[in-house]
Amino acid sequence: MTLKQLQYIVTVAEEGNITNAAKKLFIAQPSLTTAIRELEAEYGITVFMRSNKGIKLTSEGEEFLGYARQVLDQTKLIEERYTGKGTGKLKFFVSAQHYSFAVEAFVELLKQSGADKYEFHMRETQTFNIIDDVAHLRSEIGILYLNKFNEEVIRKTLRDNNLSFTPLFTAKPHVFIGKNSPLAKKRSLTLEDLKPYPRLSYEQGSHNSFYFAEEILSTVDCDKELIVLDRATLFNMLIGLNGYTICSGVINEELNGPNIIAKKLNVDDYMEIGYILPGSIHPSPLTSEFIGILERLTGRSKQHH
Amino acid sequence: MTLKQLQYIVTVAEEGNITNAAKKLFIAQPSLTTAIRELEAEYGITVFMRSNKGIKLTSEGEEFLGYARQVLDQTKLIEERYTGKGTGKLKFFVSAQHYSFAVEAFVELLKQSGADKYEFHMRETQTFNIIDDVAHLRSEIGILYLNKFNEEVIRKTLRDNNLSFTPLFTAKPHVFIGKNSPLAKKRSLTLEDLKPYPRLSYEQGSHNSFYFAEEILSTVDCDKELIVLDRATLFNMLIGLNGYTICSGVINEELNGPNIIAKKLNVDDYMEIGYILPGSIHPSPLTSEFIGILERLTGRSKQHH
DNA sequence: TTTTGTCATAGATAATATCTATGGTAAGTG
DNA sequence: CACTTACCATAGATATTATCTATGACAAAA
Repeated sequence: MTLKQLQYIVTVAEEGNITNAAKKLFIAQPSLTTAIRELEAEYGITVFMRSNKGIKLTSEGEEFLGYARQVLDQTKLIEERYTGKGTGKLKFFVSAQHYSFAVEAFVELLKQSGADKYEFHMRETQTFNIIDDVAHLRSEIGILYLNKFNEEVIRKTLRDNNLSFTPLFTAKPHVFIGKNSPLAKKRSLTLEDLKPYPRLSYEQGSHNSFYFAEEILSTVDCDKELIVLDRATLFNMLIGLNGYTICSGVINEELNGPNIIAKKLNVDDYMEIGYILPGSIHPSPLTSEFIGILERLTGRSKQHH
Repeated sequence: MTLKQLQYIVTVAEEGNITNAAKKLFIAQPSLTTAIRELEAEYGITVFMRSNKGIKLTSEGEEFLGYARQVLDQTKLIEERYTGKGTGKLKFFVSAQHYSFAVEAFVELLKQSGADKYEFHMRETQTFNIIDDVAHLRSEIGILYLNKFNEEVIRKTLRDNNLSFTPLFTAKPHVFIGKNSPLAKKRSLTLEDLKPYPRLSYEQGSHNSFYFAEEILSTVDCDKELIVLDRATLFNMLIGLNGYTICSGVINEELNGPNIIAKKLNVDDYMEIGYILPGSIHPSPLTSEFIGILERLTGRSKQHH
């Protein structure tokens, strides 16, 4: 098995035709034919049914393609990482839960980098994908929280995937509400206070939907549930529907606007927010810079409480 | 970049020495030297510091190795899948939450296969790893549940990873308790009934610890928490400590023994238990057989309720 | 029947991987 | 201080592999 063979097979499958695939790969058709035959012989499988009308993927071939694509996806990462440099395109990938401070840090990093050609990814996604992205090196860093409930589970998963966790700060749970919500008058809130209002959470399983909210707010406590994908939508609903959402309370006015406010929630819990890195890999300069910004921003945020 | 180069680099890093690595790889030392130099030249990186004393991994090299290992891990899957056949060793991998019916099906599949050389893996693990295993083809099938809370999140994750979900059956939540527990006298239980007793859950984030228990039993409801890794331990504690655990109620006497009993839990929730498969891959004969057994077993279990 | 479009095969050729032999260098050894 | 040993690097020869061109076989369309 060689990478070329895998690439050839995938291209042929995409084109559905050896002749065209050969053109696309800039090789002669017989070369492609033999390359594929050799791979098939090596594993004793038949990936394609050939006829003078063209080729057709077998079910065996379909399965093999699944494996082949997995390998090629990983090689693409190497190519992008080490030849992306060559094109002068600066690349950076973060996977994080929905924290405004993370977005802020991301934006600041981008400004600081001063690059004119770049490709930056801010992946606000669920815990599962954050860990998966960092474990498989699709992101160089991930941001998530631990609390007393998810800690054991998450730490074990991180160990299994050879990832390190570094705490940034500890936050007490806060409730985000609209400025004009009836709850805005109170100084701090209890779960009981929240009961009549709709609870907002991210479908993608951010902090509150994956662990946090489910811990603190049981089904018994919450009759009205709204699940969204987008932070802007979430904020709209906070305001328009007098909803609430439970977060770390790390709020930033410039980013969230003046219509959203945070209130302390009176429950016995905490969130330890930090970042995860692949254990075996030294952080890139850009990643180190990003960590620096995170530390600075969250150090500042801490003073808000 | 070729797979050979990646393999060479990894072997050299393991040996810490080009000469020995060459012996291990059954090639001459200069071949190895040039192979590595060419890869380094291709990406403009220095993986090893050379000296007449030996070699030393650079930090750049350490990073590269992370990527290289990811690729090779994937290729190993292909080798194992398609040359394992050659050794006549039958292989099968399941990732599942802690369900006795899944273990039962696994055991029956093994018996039915009648193979004298085999390698079967029953991975009872957390939701994260189940999805990850199947998505990256480390397992051919996964077993997990959906309920109204995790459904959106899980379905999105499955979509993202091109996995299909097929329901097996729907179960109402049950409580597992020891035969001699004070709760054993009641016909059915409420959350209130459970309050004084220790709640048991799996650390590895099976159904109850990842989604289920956290939904149904909030922190408010549970003062005593025991988290374990092993089903046998969990059952011991159910009996010894009058603990309880919330499950699908799919219990099997032969497997769990006569000391554990299931009671209906009076809450408005359900669990839809099913299996996940990679979208692009046709199930192997063994997988199809396993699905058949699952369907038969869970069809039978359903009649218990 | 002819043309066209498909994949397969054969033999030549170019590219490349690997080999053997040798060189350079530094550390250990009598 | 020579001498040996244990490294990795380089050069040139050789074996292997990849790819090419040319051609064949086959079936569907014109």
